[in-house]
Amino acid sequence: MKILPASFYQRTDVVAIAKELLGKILITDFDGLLTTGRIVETEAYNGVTDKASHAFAGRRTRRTEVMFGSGGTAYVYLCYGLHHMLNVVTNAKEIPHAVLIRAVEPLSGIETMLKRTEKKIFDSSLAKGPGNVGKAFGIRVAHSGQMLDTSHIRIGDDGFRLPDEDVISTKRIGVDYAAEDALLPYRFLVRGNKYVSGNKTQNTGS
DNA sequence: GGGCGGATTACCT
DNA sequence: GGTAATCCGCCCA
Repeated sequence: MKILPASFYQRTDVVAIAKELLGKILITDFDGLLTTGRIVETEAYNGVTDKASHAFAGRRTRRTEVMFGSGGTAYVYLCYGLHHMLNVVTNAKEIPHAVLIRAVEPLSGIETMLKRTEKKIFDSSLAKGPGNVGKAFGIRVAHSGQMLDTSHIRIGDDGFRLPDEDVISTKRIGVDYAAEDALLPYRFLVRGNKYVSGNKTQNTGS
């Protein structure tokens, strides 16, 4: 497993990075508990010109400060007071681009994820949706600002290559307040993957 | 200092 | 389809 270097994140095209993150491996190892999974859904947030971004028009607060740091750090924020959402900061210092990790296909550490999410059985909902990704992987706002190549949160490349025709782009979820920017095709997902969000069917039995 | 709402989710009818 | 859970940031005073 090759861990993605900071240079992967410090490129200028956040939309391309969001697409390239599909198929990569999210790894956390908090308290000696290793959890890994394949990223199957992402969204790009294009900084100060993107009405859907927390950093739109240069809005800079303690919460969003890490987005203004160098690419390759984790930006974690609390949504609705209870969901810890994992983002990857991209581009150079002072350019607040980010990619939201919206869904992950669990690979290892399933038992740990079940404990963290208080679920009884492993089904496609385990790390489906950004709130569940944070919960299953044990990510909290306290981890915001950590480097992704050296900390307890990392993203790796196991050599898997997702064919281009298996990548679908759509408009982003839950950003209707962003007017015309809500229509931008900045959400990327793996075609036919059951761990992708926006699909209410879960465990259909057999 | 007060009020409002969100890059969500799960469970209700 | 509707709404509770739950808290921080932001806006306005």
